[in-house]
Amino acid sequence: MSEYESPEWHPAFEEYCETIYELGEDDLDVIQARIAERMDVSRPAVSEMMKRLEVDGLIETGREIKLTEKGMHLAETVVRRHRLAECFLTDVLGLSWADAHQEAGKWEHVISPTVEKAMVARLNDPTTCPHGNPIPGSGYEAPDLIALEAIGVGKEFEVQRIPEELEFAEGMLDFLEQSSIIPGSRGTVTAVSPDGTATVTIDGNAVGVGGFASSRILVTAR
Amino acid sequence: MSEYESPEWHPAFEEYCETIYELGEDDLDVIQARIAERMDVSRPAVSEMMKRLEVDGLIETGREIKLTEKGMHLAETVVRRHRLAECFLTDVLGLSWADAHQEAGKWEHVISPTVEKAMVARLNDPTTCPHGNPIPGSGYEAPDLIALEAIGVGKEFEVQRIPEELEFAEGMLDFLEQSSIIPGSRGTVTAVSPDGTATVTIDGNAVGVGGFASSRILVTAR
DNA sequence: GGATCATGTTAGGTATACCTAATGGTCATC
DNA sequence: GATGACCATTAGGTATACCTAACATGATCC
Repeated sequence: MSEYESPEWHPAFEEYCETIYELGEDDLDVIQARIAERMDVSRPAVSEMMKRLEVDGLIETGREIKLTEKGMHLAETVVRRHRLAECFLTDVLGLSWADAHQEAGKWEHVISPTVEKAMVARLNDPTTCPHGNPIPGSGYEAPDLIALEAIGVGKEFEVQRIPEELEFAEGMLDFLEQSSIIPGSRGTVTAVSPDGTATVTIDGNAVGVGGFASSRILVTAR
Repeated sequence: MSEYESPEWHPAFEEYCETIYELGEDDLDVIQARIAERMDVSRPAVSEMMKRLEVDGLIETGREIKLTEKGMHLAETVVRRHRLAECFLTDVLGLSWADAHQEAGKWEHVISPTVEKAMVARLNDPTTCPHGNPIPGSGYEAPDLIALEAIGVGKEFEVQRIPEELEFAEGMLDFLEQSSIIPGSRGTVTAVSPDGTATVTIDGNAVGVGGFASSRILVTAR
């Protein structure tokens, strides 16, 4: 978290490094095809961009794409600002989860070190975003987490983290927020179907969570 | 202040309309040369851009450049967001005047209607930015203002407004803030030299304000 | 009335960040 | 060992928003 950020990387570079970082977080293959999918650009665009990122010393290419120290620093900065912005937008300005995520995608590129510091102070040094994803540089150590899918029928759990991958599924954040499947909520798994769909009871309401989500939502057993 | 902003104008269009609006506010000729100076771009760049703005129905060109209704709406939206952001950054995040101005130049392009509304509520419907410039759409009616230069030796005054033009002078905002020449401050003019330099006493301190600034800072007599 | 200045425009060029269509590679699998 | 799936790259092209150099125009001044 050095103070002086001399070459201010343009938004495109920031977006690519952020995506590479988050694909790693989500345990997906960090390859061009995955980047193209998540950023919704063509593969040639990614191919070209990877060359430029490598020339600028932000990544190393090989079987997988790896952030260099420089690239990691940029990625962490952007991800930190994104998640700080999410906290700020929900806590200080009262935005919904889904709105906050969308706005933060723009804010992450305009938050200066000065503003970042002021936000951290104002928010009392938060360690995770509202969806439970760690804020890089906050010193947060995640506890051992397991997928909701794997917790077992009849077990009680506490929601801990909605990984970034789910934030890209249309309408997912709204659904989860409205179903109270948010970090800190406690519930019980009442059924798990063969395709991974889990039925959970939270706040007295039963909700079905599809396999895609239930294999990714991270919880702790209670 | 319509709700739905369908074609989201890119930052460049927003910047140009904002500049045209503010040149008008500052009573300067709204011509390409002035725009080029204030935006620090070449005149051909402005010439080309004026064509595109006209094609898109944002301006009308003639002896002077005029914003169409559509262009005025865009300009007011951007200026409003800029000044709201300045309020927000100083009041909620504690930034300095000068820092707030600079950051707001980036924020103005990423503030959505939702966030704008939340900021207005949070700030209690402000009518001017920290430098005293009216926030478009807030319904603020400025009182009769005169230039500091013209107030007359020995007269008491209250600072009302630091026009946008002065915010472009390097170091000016820092100087004014440190000298307590900020809206709401009261002082006395102790001397005015032939070149317009005014010596004013505020908070017991005497400060010289050059002609460029003293002819632009707006005050009310007391 | 010619020089000068301010202003706007043309012409030609650049960097960024995309696109589609087509081509090359690698791998698993039958 | 051919087929297809998946992945990356090349080639060629576009829009945006700039740039410099050179030129055209109109007003002002002596």
